[in-house]
Amino acid sequence: MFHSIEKQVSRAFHTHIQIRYGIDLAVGIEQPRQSEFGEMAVPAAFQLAKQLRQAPRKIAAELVEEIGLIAGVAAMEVAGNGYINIRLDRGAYGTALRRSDSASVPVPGEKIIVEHTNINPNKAAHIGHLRNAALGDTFVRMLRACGYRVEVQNYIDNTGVQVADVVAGFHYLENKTLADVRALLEDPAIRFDYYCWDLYARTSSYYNDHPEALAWRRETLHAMESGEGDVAELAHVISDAIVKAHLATMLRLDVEYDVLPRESEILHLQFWSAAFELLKQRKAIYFETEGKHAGCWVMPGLSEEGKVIVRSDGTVVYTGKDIAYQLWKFGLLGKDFFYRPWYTYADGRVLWVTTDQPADSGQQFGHGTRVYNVIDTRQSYLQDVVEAGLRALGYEAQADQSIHFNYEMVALSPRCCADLGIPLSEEDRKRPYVEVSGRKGLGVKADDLMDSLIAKALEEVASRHAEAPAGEQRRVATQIAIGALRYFLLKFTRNSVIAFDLQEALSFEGETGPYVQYAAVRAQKILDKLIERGETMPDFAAELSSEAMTRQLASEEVWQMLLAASKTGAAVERAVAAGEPAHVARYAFQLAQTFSNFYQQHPILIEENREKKVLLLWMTEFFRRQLERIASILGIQIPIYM
RNA sequence: GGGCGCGUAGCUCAGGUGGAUAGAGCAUCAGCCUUCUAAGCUGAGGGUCGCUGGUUCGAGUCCAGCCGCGCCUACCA
Repeated sequence: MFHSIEKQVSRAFHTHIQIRYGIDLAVGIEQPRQSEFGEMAVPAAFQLAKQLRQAPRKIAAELVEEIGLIAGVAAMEVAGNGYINIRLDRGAYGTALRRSDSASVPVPGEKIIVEHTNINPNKAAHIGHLRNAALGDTFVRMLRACGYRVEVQNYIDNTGVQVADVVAGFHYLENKTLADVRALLEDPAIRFDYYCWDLYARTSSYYNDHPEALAWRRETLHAMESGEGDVAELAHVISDAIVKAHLATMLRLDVEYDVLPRESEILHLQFWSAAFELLKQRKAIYFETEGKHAGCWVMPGLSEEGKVIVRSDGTVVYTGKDIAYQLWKFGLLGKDFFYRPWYTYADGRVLWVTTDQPADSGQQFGHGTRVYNVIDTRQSYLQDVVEAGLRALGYEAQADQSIHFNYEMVALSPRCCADLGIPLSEEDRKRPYVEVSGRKGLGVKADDLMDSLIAKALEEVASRHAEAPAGEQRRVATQIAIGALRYFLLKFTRNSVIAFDLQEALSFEGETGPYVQYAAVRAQKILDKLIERGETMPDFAAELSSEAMTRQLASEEVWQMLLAASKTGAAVERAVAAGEPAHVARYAFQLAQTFSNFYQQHPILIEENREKKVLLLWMTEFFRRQLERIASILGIQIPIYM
């Protein structure tokens, strides 16, 4: 709502300035610092001052005089030394809000692919992975809220070194057979992903002490690549089981996917050979005959020596496979996967996985017009290589639409390490944070963290609602815990390193998910109480005429609250443009703050002035809707009570 | 050495394309539960926006140079 008026005002100024002065000016709309200045401020006069060689104030006066009235605007005035402040027609604004369902405008023709999560399927997920998934999933929700068609891919690297190391751990270190591992999977007393977490750390440490054991890795990788024999089968059994565990972990956070493209199919369906042919044909890579890269296929440009894409032994590096995958996402590879169903979500939506067995699934994935890869910032160089690859192949447009949605790592605060009993060196204790390491088994497992959060929330819920059924308490506690976790992971901007602190993450006060949920719960409670008291919801259309709106919204304080609540759409659109889920989180918090304030200052049910009561009830309902909407974009549910 | 990022209140962080008096949470202190849930609300204190220079009507924001910190810079992924 607010956004569309902003656009109208901007357009009106732009058109007038073009006609009057012949200048094509991008007219920005600002939010005045102080609300007394109105709802919008236009600094256009400052920008024109230089070109016109006139005082900003004089130009501003001219503009105000000549533009005249804009729909929805009550007044424009010159302020300071050249600002144009705009006041909205409050009655008209309120009435428009009451009528509109603020439906988003669908953006047709564009299909956006978002790839996120991408956890190596060799051990349980940790908090770093949760940041990736929370960012990716929230961005998907933001895009969908703006009307975009989005496909969510979770890439499974089931043939990589990390899986090989766990396979080697079972095979060589523990002397376990395929049957042994299958039995382990059946054992209800064992959490397989946790077991692998420890085994991976043990195997890595064994490599450290016995470098000759690295031969295990080579042999395992070789066996996996051939796709034949027990070791290859073992790798599949392990990675499939871990993928299942990861999906279950992510489902706790309400994170869902459309398709799981797997590296094994990229291999078996010869995606790389197709990409390799393309790269050679178009001379995007060359065969090096001398120097330290002799015998390799190299992509020039990025670093001084170029980047090796194919090793001298003929095997392709990870980046090469990534180029093939990126080409496929844009529908440029000329090859496709086959698909089979992997899982059905509660709402009936099917999650597909790639397969190399020809099957007519009727599914079509990929063919995006824009691709977001949610990958941590340490892999920027690799992502640059992928983009450079597209460019070298002549796919400039697709390279421009390949977006590395990067984010900083999640590390552990020294205090958190102490809480978890992780020993630290003298040096580490002085650092602001300590990096997590899967190899060392250092980190916080995602499910453990969620369990602690739920337990803590449950204590709180039980003490407040002792009479409620246990199952219900647990559901509410879970919603609160997940809300807290998602908000915590989203409130930092992407390029900020999160120094994870257990005590801070477990907090339910202040700028947190539960604060947002609490506001929505209170709003709902007012509406429930109204019915309990035997009253009925007023017919807002009948009781809130435009005149009534104007009268009631004359109250500066009430008006400001309504205004703040009406900016949800604008906030989400801005956040999408900035690629920053943290902006949505911040807006949600501010919205909740505004409502808490409103709640405190206006006892609604006992309000005696009927017109005012109706307005307050309508606003409560509006706030509730907006809070629920913004929370759902953050992937946060609203409990029935708190 | 090169590339990317960061440096804002005691701590953790926000600060649309440069704009009006630099914000929030936590922590600290002082208030508010016989009134729709106190996971809440009100108020107070707390700042040389790393340093220096430049661009201009105007710089936390843009440019340059320093200082400090982090990540990347593999024929690992």
